[in-house]
Amino acid sequence: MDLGAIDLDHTLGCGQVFRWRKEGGLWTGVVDGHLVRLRQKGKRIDAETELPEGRLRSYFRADDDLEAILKEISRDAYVRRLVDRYRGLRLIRQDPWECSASFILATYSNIPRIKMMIERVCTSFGTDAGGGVFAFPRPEQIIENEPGAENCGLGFRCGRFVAFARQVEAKQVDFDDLRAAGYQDAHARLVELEGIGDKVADCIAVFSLDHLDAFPIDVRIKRALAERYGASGSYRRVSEFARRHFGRYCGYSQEYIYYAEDMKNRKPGPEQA
DNA sequence: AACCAGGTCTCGA
DNA sequence: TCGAGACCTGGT
Repeated sequence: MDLGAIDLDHTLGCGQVFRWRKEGGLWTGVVDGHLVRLRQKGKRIDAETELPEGRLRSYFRADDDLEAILKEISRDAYVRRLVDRYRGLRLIRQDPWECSASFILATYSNIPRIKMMIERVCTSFGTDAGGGVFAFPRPEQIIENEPGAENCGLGFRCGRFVAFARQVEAKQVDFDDLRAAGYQDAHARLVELEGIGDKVADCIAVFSLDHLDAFPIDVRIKRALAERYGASGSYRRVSEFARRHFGRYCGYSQEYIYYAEDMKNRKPGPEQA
């Protein structure tokens, strides 16, 4: 299958998604409830899944003109180097609900624990997708068995997580509207919700709502921008610098920078991905 | 044994 | 609008 220029290891391993696993060259994940197995074959991808091909292409943003986007964000030597090093890293178009709920859980924690919390949520509430993997639960699956959330080790995020599930289930959150809206508008409406602040709102915007001009700023990105560009201050201030400096696809630049910063802290292992 | 982690919330200036 | 503190819990 042709998903456009793509490097599966960079795309699925850069940190934008939490649930994909790689074993012996085979990537396994769940998209829209369907088990998906992928293998990189040079420029092409071997896919084994029931997921419609259209959605798989949409998931990997196969229609993005990656070269044009990378050219657009390559506005300084630093990003040019990262684009060159991690070429083939594509943003992913995640399911908005799963993306939102996941990043609500990802606040003030670390990657290993975030993955653990999400896996517990999936096995506690989700549907078996086969292959020993559970799908991320739908909101109603969480509401139906709400007390079960207490056993997922979510800590202070538990209330936020359940409350958000309830709001989505009650259709108090309309992801289609948020997608159709402009970035600023979508961001403003997202931060109104419990558990969603500036950073999580930007993650939702760029990873699931097509707002490629959103630029999530976590501690590492903040540090990197301060060191590389001397950009510091409030979230809003740094955020505006990023949009001004990297342009309308700054969301892509964020992911390359995040990945580079994350790689510094990774320990070498057999499945380096 | 502390310290820290893909932040958010609350409160005071 | 912005900065300071508190905060569940499991890694390191």
